[in-house]
Amino acid sequence: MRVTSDRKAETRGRILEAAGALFRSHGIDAVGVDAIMHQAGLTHGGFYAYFASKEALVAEVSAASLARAAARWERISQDADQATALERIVDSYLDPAHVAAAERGCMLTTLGPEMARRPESRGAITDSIRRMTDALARCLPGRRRQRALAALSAMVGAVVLARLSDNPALAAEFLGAARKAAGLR
Amino acid sequence: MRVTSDRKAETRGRILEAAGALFRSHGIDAVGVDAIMHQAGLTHGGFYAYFASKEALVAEVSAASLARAAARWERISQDADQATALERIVDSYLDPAHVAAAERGCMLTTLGPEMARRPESRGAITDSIRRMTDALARCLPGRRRQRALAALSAMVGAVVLARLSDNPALAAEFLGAARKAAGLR
DNA sequence: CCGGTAGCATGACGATCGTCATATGATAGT
DNA sequence: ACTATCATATGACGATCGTCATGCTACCGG
Repeated sequence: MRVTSDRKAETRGRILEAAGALFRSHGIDAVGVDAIMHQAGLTHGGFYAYFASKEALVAEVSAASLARAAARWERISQDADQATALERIVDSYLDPAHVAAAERGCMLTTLGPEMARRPESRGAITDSIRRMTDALARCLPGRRRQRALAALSAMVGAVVLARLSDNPALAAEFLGAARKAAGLR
Repeated sequence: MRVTSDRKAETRGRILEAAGALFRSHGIDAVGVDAIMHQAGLTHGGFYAYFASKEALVAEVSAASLARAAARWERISQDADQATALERIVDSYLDPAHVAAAERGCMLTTLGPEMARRPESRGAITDSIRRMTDALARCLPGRRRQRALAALSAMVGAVVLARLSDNPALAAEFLGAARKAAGLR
């Protein structure tokens, strides 16, 4: 039973990963259960052996993805000194590669408004947002908390606006301006 | 023919308005053509006398709504002096009432990521974003353009994060931090 | 080697989607 | 007053959605 249980947990992880990528690429409502299962290498019917509903999957995917991002920022903010930690977090977020690879990008920028409309998910999401702002604050001088909230806002907004911009130069300008606003020169 | 043509244009406007509110409330893919027509006081079949497809409606709704927002910012930035114009634009955007009334809110915050996935809409959207940043820049001192890009990023991000926050106090903190980042004290 | 169970596949259900062909009804010009 | 036309309604189409009942297959414990 040990082996089979591991197998099931691994398959479950594949479904979560597939759903995360597809949701970020096309939006939550644009992706059906069959597309998710197919991307995970399975067929659609078995889905309900793993999740009670599509909504339950959505809640778990968003919570897990944001918790992972929060953990990464916490780790960076504790391992490195303030200046380099800030640089690593902000620069990887405001990287044109992040803008281009939405399917692996931060869910705040790919699914933020969609998640805001789903009340069941918002508790866990708020928790991760708190952890991210706290990690950012640890990297900042002065009025840390206010600066951290402003920095996260600018980072999320800049990535959204960069993805909306038809013109690559304008997109790069948003990223650069947010970088400066987050405390980097 | 004059009167009937006016009537048709007015009905068309009602459809656009209904679609705008429903898209912002529930997301583009979550709203069907029949829900839009019903909200406009009509039945679903007549839709295709006004728009070639749902996608065409989406493109027109997003372009029109953002163009109207851009025009409002331009008007404010020209009518008032720098300081009060900035205050009027930023404070109305970072108002808790804006966060609460998503169905009438700025589409950058309600549909930003969803519009970014629809290539047909992005040209007109980029144009409105340019007009908004230019209007903001007119209200700012110093390195105007960079400050305007950072301010718009922070404003969009703060409203998204405030809508995601389960806790009203945290939501208010995001709005306040972005207000400060936009140059208000 | 055998039986049972866990993991997944097959196939079907009602509902809803975007789209369109066609019918109805009111209005406007003659 | 008649009729042509335009704005909207009705109803249907194939496709796809989320969900579930059921069937197959392969591995595990004995």
